[in-house]
Amino acid sequence: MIKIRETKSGIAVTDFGEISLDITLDCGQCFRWNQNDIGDWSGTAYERHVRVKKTADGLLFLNSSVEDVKKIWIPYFDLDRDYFKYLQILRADKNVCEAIEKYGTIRILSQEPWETLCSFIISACNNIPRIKMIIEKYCRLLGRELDGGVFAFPRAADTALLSPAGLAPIGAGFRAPYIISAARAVEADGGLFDRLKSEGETEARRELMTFRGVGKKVAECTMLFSLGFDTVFPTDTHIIQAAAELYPDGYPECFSAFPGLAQQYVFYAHMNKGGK
DNA sequence: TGCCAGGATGATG
DNA sequence: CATCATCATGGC
Repeated sequence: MIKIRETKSGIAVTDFGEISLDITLDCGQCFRWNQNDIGDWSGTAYERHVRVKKTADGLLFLNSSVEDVKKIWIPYFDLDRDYFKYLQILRADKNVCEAIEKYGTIRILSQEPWETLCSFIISACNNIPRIKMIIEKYCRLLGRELDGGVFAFPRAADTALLSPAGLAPIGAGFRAPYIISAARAVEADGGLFDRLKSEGETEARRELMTFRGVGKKVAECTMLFSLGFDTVFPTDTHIIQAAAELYPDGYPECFSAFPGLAQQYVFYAHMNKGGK
């Protein structure tokens, strides 16, 4: 059972299992986290800015309120789920087992659906540093200011009012009209994401792919990282290539316990074996 | 200048 | 349904 303890400098969370912040926040599932020079992480989600670190004895430390830890950060970091159980199952595969040992526990984050959809639209044919830069500019242009100089992810409703020219300063290029049309669709259908969550994987994927600029990969990343679809194995080119080399005859059976988590380790397992 | 980046799209077999 | 050319931006 997760425990929360209030200290004078923040909140300490214990008994949640494990998490490696370094790999969880840097594996490409999120774009609004940065590490400082002593290795602590700070990031923004759900209109909250927070600093997070692991203590030497494995506690998760957040400078936040008890309420936010309960309502936002425990669900966000997926701390309620028994990763020990899933990782035990995934360890049946040798490659993944080695990756777990080397890189630690990845948590599949539970992010805001609009932010996730929009971020992965921006990610199309792009590289991670620039994706992060575009998103940062977007937040500064249109997001609500939280602390000094820290901005929340812009709301779909505010984005829907813009023209592609109005979005030009963020440098999203040909993706700008996709962002705006997606924002308008999300704004026009307030129940969209809740409905997608209740649908089956195939139908949710199909519906997301009706948006311009949203293909299979963007749809699946949105589903896995914000809509609770643990079963998707996003068709990320790097992961697919890694999988083709490590598993030419198909994925191991154990992956089916948590495909969305397994696919992240496939990437690192490939890298661990000298892959690009 | 040329090439690439954690795709999308539409047209073909 | 698998493949393939084409699209299109900014950074290096």
